[in-house]
This record gives sequence, structure tokens and C-alpha cells, in this order.
Amino acid sequence: MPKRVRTITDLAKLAGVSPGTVSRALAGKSLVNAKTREKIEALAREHDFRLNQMASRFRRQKTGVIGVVIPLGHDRRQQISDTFFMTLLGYLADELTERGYDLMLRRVIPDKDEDWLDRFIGSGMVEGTIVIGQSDQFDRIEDVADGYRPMVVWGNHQEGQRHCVVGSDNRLGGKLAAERLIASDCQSIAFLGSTDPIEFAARFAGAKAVADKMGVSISVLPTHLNPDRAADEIAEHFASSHSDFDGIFAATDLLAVACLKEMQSRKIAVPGKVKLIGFDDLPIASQTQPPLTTVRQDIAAGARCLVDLLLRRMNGESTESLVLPPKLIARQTA
Amino acid sequence: MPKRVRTITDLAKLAGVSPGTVSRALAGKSLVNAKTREKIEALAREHDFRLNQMASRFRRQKTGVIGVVIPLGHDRRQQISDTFFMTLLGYLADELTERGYDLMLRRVIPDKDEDWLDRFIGSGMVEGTIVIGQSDQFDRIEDVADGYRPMVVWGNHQEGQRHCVVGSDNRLGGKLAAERLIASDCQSIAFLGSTDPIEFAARFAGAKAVADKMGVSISVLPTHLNPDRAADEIAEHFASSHSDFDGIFAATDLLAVACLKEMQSRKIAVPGKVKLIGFDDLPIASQTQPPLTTVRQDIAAGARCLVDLLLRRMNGESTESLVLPPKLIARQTA
DNA sequence: GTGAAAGCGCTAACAA
DNA sequence: TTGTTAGCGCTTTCAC
Repeated sequence: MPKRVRTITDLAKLAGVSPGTVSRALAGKSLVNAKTREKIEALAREHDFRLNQMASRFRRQKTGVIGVVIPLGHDRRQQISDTFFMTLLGYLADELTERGYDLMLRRVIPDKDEDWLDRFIGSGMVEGTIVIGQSDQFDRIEDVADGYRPMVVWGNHQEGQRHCVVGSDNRLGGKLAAERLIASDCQSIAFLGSTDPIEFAARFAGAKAVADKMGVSISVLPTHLNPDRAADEIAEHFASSHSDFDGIFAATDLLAVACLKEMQSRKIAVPGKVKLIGFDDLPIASQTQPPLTTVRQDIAAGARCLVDLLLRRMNGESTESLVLPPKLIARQTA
Repeated sequence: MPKRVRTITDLAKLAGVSPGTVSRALAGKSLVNAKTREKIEALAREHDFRLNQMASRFRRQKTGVIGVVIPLGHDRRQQISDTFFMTLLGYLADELTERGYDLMLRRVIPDKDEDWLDRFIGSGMVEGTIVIGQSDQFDRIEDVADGYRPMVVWGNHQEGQRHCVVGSDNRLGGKLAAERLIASDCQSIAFLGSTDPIEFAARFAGAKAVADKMGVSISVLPTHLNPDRAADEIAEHFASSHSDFDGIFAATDLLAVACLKEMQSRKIAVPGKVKLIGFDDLPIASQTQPPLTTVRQDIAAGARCLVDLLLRRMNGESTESLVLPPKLIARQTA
């Protein structure tokens, strides 16, 4: 029985040529006789031959792999934005595949592993790195940014930061939300959620800027980001507070949905008595009753930009950070 | 200025030992003098030395990488179960990381790429493969199963199939749903969604078995799986049909949510006039008003099983498929 | 246009 | 316990 054709050398013997020629033929290099190439390709097909990628990549010093890390800081474990991040991840996978790269995924818990980013980068397995979400690791990311070019981060942009980031203009998003609430006659706005994550802080800041300018009061109703924990906290807010707000800007859609539910069970009319705006425009947003007014981030575009910038940086170019404008999606809660 | 310590040989020179010894020391092999080891480790730390993983893995013929493929069949592009699959993916990432493996992700569109599975497996980059969802690719997966042991699939189990699968007992899930509806006095049940994907067909079959036995009528209200497209289809069903059902079993939570919304806008009382049950127990399920009764799949457990079985198969063991029992989560829509 | 040969950086016999 | 050596399978000069 015929031994399996496993290496390029096996194939070379069959074809009666040298391994080098097989390599060239299979790599689609120009300087190979058409006849020779055809013969080799036919043989390869026939014997179901596949290049050993480990060897090839090792030899070329190219892994062909882009690493994607999701740091799970503060209470982000199985957290609210997961849906958003995971959707982004899906688009990244599509985009990278299209460009011929593989995607290596790692979720890390920074508290447990100080060294998470260096370890990933230094693993030698990835040619470039995309970090999804700064979590509470802004400083650590800044630390490596100077010494490691092929990295792009999804997250919030800070004046003067060193790492290349693409993300939504969270501040603008906050502005849009506040403007909408105020245009709907809200006099007193509550920001629902945490302002710990830098992105959310920016959303709040944007809203506050508008509120302050318009002489509308704004305050934070703090919650955890996990919707289940948040549900109780929201209930408490409604129970204890003087309910002195007529507009709510939720840090994310999931929080907004939880809040909507609480208000409905308390028979608070939405948008009649209280207006509500979310953030993200997840699929659920259009499925609530009434459908949720929210601020949309274009996730697919975000993924495309991340990959674009990364590939350019891997090419030695230097790149500016990119801030994508979010869009108000007016539905019925505000 | 000191040249960077890049290779094990550089480090060996500094330490005044041979590369072999450095390799052993860094690999934590037992037969190395404690002093020597310490010295080498100190030097490695000092010079921030990191093993070239490509070389190491290539040499050992172990990539340390598990491939995860998500085939996007029928109208599954940006589809309904995405949320479910992506959550599963997150857990898989955690589980694999814990066991020291990296995760390589690929989404494929089988229609465009007949050869998707062989290509992935044959890439030589992965030691094992997890396929998330059979999509409409059951046969193709069966084809490779015999020739390729280290593969486990999330999906539905068929009598006598050859590939190792772990998944929920969709049939049982369907039964639970139907039993619940019937116990709530439903006389006529509608199954909302597609029965094309094999998992959903099983959900329907389970429900039908119970309905038939109890003399309750059951029919399919076909929709696409994408909630946005489904929304219109659901509206049409309500507009055109004789609304001769008093219980709805939706193939997924997302469909259930869309349906709930439609019923509310038509002032159909839920659960008063029509009962409703979903499937998956996604985070949204508890956030609707009223909260959704549904059938829960334990995603984390699923991920753990997938990884367990895969590692055992990579070890040469042969393994049975695993069917996990779903659980009825009784909330307020049925 | 093709062959021969020299490694990529590491690990694992085998010797010492 | 350590050093020496022979590759892993491929790509890429450099000759011819």
C-alpha cells in the first residue's frame, strides 16, 4: 500500500523534481514551468497533500495569526457588554479570515494575571494583537504600546494617549442621548450604570456637558453592569429615590431593558412619564415594547477599521486613532 | 550596547551552559541542577527572554491550539443563535485557556467553501477541532468523522451518527415546553420558527410527540431565524391566520421576544389569552415584561463537556456523545 | 527553470 | 547532571 504523501519531499519524489521546486509551485511563484506546476498540483490533489503550516510559518517567521484578547476587568465577568464584544468578535473573525489571517482568541482576567498582555504578545504566536475593550487596564496597555507597534485596541480615546485605538465617540453618544431627552422636555436626567469603565465615563461626561449647558440637572444612578444584579439595584433606586427624574440615559441597552421592565412593573409610563435611552442598539433594542430609543455603534465598521489599522501597523506604517460617530436611533421610549 | 537575547543559544552563552540545558531548565524538567536552573531563570527574567513558541511547537509537533469553527449555513448569517453560539464560545475560551490551549476561531460559510472542514483540519495548525453547530452540514461532518478523531461537535444527536457530539436534548426540551403549555390548558399549539436546522426539528418533534399523545393540535408557523425578518413574518401570521392557537412554542428566545412584542401591540393578553415559551434562556428572557418562560440550556456545562471529550479523544480514547438535559424555567408567559 | 544546500529555533536522543 | 548532535518540514538563497 502506498505510503501517505506527507511532506513536500515525498511529493517531490513522486513528481521527479526537487523539494524546492514543489515548494515554489505550491506557493504560486512565477518562476516555475507551467507543465511542472500542473503536474505537481495534480499530484498534490490526488494524494490530498497539504503543506505543513507549522513548518512553513516557522520557516518564514510568520505565524499568520492575529491575537484577539478580551480583558475581563471589574465586574465584567459574564457581563453586560459581552453581547457587544462577542458581536464585534464575530465580525473580526470574518474580516481577518478574508485577509488570510487566523484569529487566536484569549479571554483574560487581569486581576489574576498581571502580565496578561506581555505574555500574549511575547508568546511568539501572534503577528499582531487586537485588544477588545480597555476594561480597567488602560495604563497597562499604555505601558506596552511604545514597545510594541502591531497592536490596536477597541475602546475609548483619551487626549494624548499612546496606544492606537478605534472606538465610538462615547462622548458624542452621550451628547446625542442628552440632547434627545432634553428635546423631549426632560428637566432632570439620570445616568444609569457605572462610570468606572472609561467608555461609560465618557458617555456620562458627554451627557453632562449638554445637560449643564442647558440648565438641566443630571445625576448618576449607580448599578453593576451585569443585568441580573443591576435589576435589583434599579428596583432599589426606584423604591428609595425621590424619583425626581423624568429622563434616563442607560449606559447600555441591557441596562435600559432592565430599567424599562422595572418601570413597567411600577406602572410608570414610558415615555409618558419618564423617557428612556439606551446605548449600543443590540438586537433586543428593537424588540422591547415600546421599542427602545438608543445610540447605535456600527460594529461591523468598527471591526473593519480595527483590522485595517492593524495591518497597516504591521506594515510599519504609523496610524492615528479612529473615532467613529455613533448615531441616535429614535424609537419610542424617548 | 548588549545584543538582545533572542534565542535559547544566546541565553546559553550568557549562562555558560549548553542550549540543551537551557531548554531543559526552562521546560521545568527534573534533571537539572537546582543552581543551574536558578541561574538560567534569573538570566531569562533579566533579559526578558521568551521562548520562540513557533520553533518549540514545530519541533515538538504540537501546536497547542484547538480550532473552533462556526459554520454559517442557511440563513444563519448574523442570525438568531449567534448570541447563543457566541456565549458558548466565550466559555470555551475560558475552559481551553485553563487547560493550557489556545483557541483559534474561524467562521465559515459552507456554501462558498465546500472544503471548509478539511481545510481547517488539514491546516496543520490545530491539534483538535470543535465545531459549534451542525448548521446544514451534518453530512459533511459525518464524512470526516471517521478519518479524524480529535473532533467534537456541538449540536444535535442522531441515532447511529458517527461524529461525537455534545448538545442539549432538544427533543426533551420540546417535550418540556409542550407539557407546560398543555398543563396550562392549551388546546392548540403553534411552533414558531424554522424546522430546517436539525436542532429545531428535534425541538418540534419533541413537542409534537407530547401534543399528539395528549390529543392537542400542533402546527408550524414558519419564520426565518433572523429576528428582524421574523418580526414581519410573525405579524403576517397574526394578521392572516385564524389565530386558532392558544399556546406558542418558539424555537428560540429571540423569536419568542419578537412574538411577545407583536402580541402586545395587538393587545393579545400573555399569558391570559395565549401562552408563550421560548428556548435558550438568554439574558433577555428574564428581562421581558412579563418575563419569559423558557427552556434553559446550560451553556457553561456544555463548554466544559466539549473540552473534556475533545481532550480525551486527543488522548486516543474513544468517547460517546453526550446529551445534556435542558430545564424548564417557569416564569410568567406560560 | 531547477537542484543543492543551508538553515529557522528549538527539543530529545544519546553520550559522556 | 550536562553537552553534543541530529533533525522537525519547509523556504530561499545561490549556483547551474
